[in-house]
Amino acid sequence: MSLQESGEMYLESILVLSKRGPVRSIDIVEFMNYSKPSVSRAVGILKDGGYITVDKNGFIALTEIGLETALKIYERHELISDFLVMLGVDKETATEDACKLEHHLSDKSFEAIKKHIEKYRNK
Amino acid sequence: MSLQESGEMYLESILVLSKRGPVRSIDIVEFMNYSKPSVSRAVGILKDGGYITVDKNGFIALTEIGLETALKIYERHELISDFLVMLGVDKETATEDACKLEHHLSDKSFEAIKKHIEKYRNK
DNA sequence: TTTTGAAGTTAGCCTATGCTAACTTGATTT
DNA sequence: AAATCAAGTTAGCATAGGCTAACTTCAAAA
Repeated sequence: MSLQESGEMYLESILVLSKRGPVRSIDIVEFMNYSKPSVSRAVGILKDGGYITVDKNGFIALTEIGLETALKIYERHELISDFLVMLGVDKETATEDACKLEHHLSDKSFEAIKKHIEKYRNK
Repeated sequence: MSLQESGEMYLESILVLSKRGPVRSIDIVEFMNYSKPSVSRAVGILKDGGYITVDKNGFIALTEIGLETALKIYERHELISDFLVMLGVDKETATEDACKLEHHLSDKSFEAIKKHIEKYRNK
């Protein structure tokens, strides 16, 4: 099972939320501003796909592969957002763009931009 | 009527094809590797949306707004692709990434990257 | 104990966008 | 004239992923 963009968004949200405390479906509902049924279905899909676990009390945890995926997207988000801000784009626009772009950047391009930022910073 | 990503792809394809010669639905079918019904429907939607015209012989032309949209996406494609190649990404990956990213770049970020490339080139 | 309220699920609607199968239409070929 | 062929359309299937309405469940409050 390979994840769609929306699946990646859910995992990333779960990652962010889990830094604050325990995560339940209702937290995702509030964070993503989606309806309960939408989140309920997505959580089921992610659970079936092995990306998260849900305990008997409804608490959600990322599995190894889920965390890996979430981190990958999160890193891309940060990289793109930082890069755009570095180029003078306002924080809000940079974040908005990063939210979309993060799902479409190959590993190769990600690494290339990372190196570029480092070089550019020390210049 | 605001265009989805797929609509933008169709317009971009029509732009590219129209540089070679007259464009009919069947040309889009071959270029995009989509089925005839998919293209037929998309062409209808773009026509209804005022992005293209289709004459009685089936020849397709971009309207002013259609051309504008197509050019916008095309420019983004070129910019992103060039930028990634500049950073050492291979042409194929750069093109693939650009095809996805081009739909999600705000005007602000586009301009910022453009300026950055110019500065970086003359350095 | 009964009621209420929060969390989650089920059923099913809607849109976008790919597809195949099968049809129409008009031109070309035999 | 009849057959063929290419282009396009129609009908309808499938998936993804939003949504609302309405239900279940269980714990806490009254």
